[in-house]
Amino acid sequence: MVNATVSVSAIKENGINVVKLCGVELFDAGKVFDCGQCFRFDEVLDSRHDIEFAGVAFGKYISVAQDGDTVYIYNATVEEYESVWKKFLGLDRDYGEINANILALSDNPALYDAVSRSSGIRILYQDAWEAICSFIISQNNNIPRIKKLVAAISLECGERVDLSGMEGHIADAHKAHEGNFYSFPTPESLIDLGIAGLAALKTGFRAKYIFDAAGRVCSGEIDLGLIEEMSTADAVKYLCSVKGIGPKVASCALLFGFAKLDAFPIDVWIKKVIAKYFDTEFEPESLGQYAGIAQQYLFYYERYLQSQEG
DNA sequence: AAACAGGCCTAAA
DNA sequence: TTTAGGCCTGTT
Repeated sequence: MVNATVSVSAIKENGINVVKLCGVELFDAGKVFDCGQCFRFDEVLDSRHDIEFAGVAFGKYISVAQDGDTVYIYNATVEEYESVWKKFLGLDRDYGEINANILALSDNPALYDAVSRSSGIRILYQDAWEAICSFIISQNNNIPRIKKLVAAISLECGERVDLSGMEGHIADAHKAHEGNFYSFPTPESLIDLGIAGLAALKTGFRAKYIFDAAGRVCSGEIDLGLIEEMSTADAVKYLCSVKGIGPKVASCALLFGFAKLDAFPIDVWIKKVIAKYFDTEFEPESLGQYAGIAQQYLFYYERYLQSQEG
C-alpha cells in the first residue's frame, strides 16, 4: 500500500486562511491528538466537522478538522503547510509503507492487532525544546495535570497568540485556562523565571529539572542542532546528562520532538505490553527504524483494551 | 485514607 | 549493576 496523492488547496472561511487536504489516508485526528503525545491540543466540541482539535504549536493557534479523508487546517496558509504543518502532522510520511515495514519485522499477533487498532495515529513533529520540557514535566504525573502545568508556564513566560478569526475553532477545554492561548516559553524566559518561580507554578520537584534543562540549552551545553545528526542511542545518552531527564523522557523527546522514529520510550504501559506479548529477550531494535511508531501503536492498543474492560 | 499518576535521583547493597 | 524509598501536587 502506498500513499494516494493528497491534493492541497487554499480556501477562506470567515476571513481566515484554511488549508484543505483531500485524499488523506491513514490519518485520524482523534487518535493523533488524543494518544498522549502532545499536551496542547484539545477537542473543539461544537465543530461543524466530524472531529476537530485545536491548540498552539510553533507559536500559532491552529485547528485541525477532519471529515473522512478530508482534512482542514484552520489559520494556516499553503506555504505554512508545506514548511511547518505537513511535517508537524506527520503528513510527509508514507504510513502505509511504515506499517508494512513494522509488520514485516515481526509476526507477533499483538503487534498486528495494535497496528490495525491504532490505524490513523501519526507521530507529531513538535518543537524540540517544547517536547523536552513537556516530557520532563510528564514524569510521575498524569495527563490532565501535565496539560495544566504546560498552560501555566506558557501563561507566565509565553506570548499571547493571535486568535482573530478563530472564533468557533477554540477547543472547549482551553476556555478554562488562559495559558492555553500562549506560546510555549523559550528556555531563556524560563531561566528568568527561576526555580522558585517555576515551583510557584506547582511544578513541584520538576522545577529544578526544567531550570537545569533550560540552562543547558541556553548556554549551548546541550546543542539541539547536534541531535539531528546523532544516532538515537547517542542522543538518549546526550539528553540524559540533564538532571531530571532519564531514558523514558529522553526517548519521548526524541520521538516527538526530533523525528527519531526508532526511539522507543519504555513506560509502565509498555513494560506491561512487553511482559504480556513478547518474550523476555525482546529488543526494541528488532522492530526496526520505525520502532517508535510501533511503540505508539502498542501503547494506544493496550490503553484501548484497558478502556474496554468492565 | 492510601494509592497512584506515561520517572528520576540518590543511597545502599 | 541492580534495587528500594522518596518526591510536589492533585485526584480518586
